[in-house]
Amino acid sequence: MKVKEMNKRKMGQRDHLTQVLQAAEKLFAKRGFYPTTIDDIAKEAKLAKGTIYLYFDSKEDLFFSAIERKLDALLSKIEKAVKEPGSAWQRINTTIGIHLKFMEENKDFFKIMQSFSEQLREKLEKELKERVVEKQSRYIKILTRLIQRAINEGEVKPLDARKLAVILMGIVHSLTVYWISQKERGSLCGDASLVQEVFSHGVER
Amino acid sequence: MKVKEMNKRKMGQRDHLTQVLQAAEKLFAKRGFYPTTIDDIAKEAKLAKGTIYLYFDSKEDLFFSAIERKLDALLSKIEKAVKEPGSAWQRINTTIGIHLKFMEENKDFFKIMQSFSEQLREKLEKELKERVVEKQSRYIKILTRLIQRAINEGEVKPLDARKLAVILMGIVHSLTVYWISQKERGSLCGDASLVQEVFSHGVER
DNA sequence: TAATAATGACTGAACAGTCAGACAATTTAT
DNA sequence: ATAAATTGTCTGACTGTTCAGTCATTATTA
Repeated sequence: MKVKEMNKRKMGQRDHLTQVLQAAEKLFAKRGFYPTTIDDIAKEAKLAKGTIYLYFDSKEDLFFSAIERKLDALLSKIEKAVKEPGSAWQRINTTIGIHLKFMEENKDFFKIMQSFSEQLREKLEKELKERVVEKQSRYIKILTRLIQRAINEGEVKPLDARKLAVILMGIVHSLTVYWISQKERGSLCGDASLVQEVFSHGVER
Repeated sequence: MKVKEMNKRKMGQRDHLTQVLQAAEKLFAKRGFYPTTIDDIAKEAKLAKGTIYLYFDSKEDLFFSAIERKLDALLSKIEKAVKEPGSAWQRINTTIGIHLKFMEENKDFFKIMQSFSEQLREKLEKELKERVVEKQSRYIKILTRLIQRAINEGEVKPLDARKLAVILMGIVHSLTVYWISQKERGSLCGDASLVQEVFSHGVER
């Protein structure tokens, strides 16, 4: 729908929706799912609690929607980059770079994702969880496919492509955690070359 | 104190303490901190709720105590192994092996540790958190020192030792998560050689 | 003025933590 | 050896609070 066609009402609604999602992202990132209350989010979004329930069915729904919004953004960046020409190996490196940059720009999102794995266990509604899990695994699949291709092209040793994808994600993830624990000192993107060096050639002399 | 010297009372107390800690470990691992209730834990431990409060000040105290108990066990294994003779590089590999074996044998503990990072944010009592954080960082420090020595001995490229330790932990961690997500199919210990291969020589042909 | 959007006081359920009393082990007195 | 007193342990009903979700009322705008 074009913006011009929208009347004030619909504009207002869209604003409120983003206000809520942004407030949710911020607070869920800071405190995690359970200690964050809907009242907190309403206050942060400068809306009444009831209004939030016009847009979301439940606290869970809001939580997963906030995650989904950002995960979509990351995925579309990655999927676009993967379509660009280049060797499988080059594209793997591009993906790492995009990932680190995204995390640097969206550390709140990253913190939520961490707390998401906590929520994965039980108790929360299945359908909502699966929406997010599906998207997470799409990411790992893209990476696995790239690595498999790199193996086929002889650029990478013939190891288990999926496990290599998991390892690569693990490296990127742990450096992000470290960067956040250091209060975001220095540049996370700057570590892209370290990741590439270690992942491709290892640490041994 | 020798067992013979203990009267029935003290024996009973010791049993109850372990019952509670084991029940806590199991349930916190399954559901995470917030959705697990003290009533659940009491039921699992076959004790009344009040009894738990004889041994622990609060739910948080119990949570952190359960973590600490296992973290101590892991740390002492690692610290003992590091004292053995051998090159820095050999000892790094030993550490990885011990770590993976421990995780395979204590997946509940691992799940709690994951949820611990979630609890790290805020709201929980500082003093309790710090007990655990201190022990976690002792582990990273051991690894960093080993890697630094390997660098000095010319076995490893002169990169940032701490970041390499973080990367190594990240690899081990991510493979553990993957193994658990695969419902513990296959052997996690078996991946030790993969970790060594990738970390020391990289994936490139 | 009719329709839609927003509000926030209210409700009911869940749950951490308490405490007065029950019970069992141990010690002391007879 | 036995009973009585003391000590230490356990119990679970109860309390106060927190909070997700509701809904009757009010505000906005087409």
